[in-house]
Amino acid sequence: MAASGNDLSFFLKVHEVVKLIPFGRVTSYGAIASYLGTKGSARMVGWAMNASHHSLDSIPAHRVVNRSGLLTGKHNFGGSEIMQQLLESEGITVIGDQIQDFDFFFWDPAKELL
DNA sequence: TTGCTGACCGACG
DNA sequence: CCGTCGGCCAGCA
Repeated sequence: MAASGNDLSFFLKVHEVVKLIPFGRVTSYGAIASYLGTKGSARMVGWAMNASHHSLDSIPAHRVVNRSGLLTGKHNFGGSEIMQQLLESEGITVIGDQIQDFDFFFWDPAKELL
């Protein structure tokens, strides 16, 4: 109890992890879900991203993509190519909504955060 | 209160 | 290789 103080709701947990994503890195919904211990509920991670707009904090949702490195949520980001431009702004190459060298830019919370 | 939808993932044929 | 289906949980009409 209280040791880690993770009484946060699923949404907040996702927000915390996403905010921990370093600059120029990306992760996947399933990776976050697995890190939270709710593997299989990757949908909820994406749903939490939708709620990120409701959050007062700035959630770098553009660093979260699907397992294929595809910008599935770009339309929900509030624009058409905003998400892609943000990723390219961080040094990530995106072609056709697909991140190049996704394996190189991939950031796994379960491994990086231990 | 019930039911549908959703920024996904993995398995099966 | 590609198409299809089920599962997961939470918000909303």
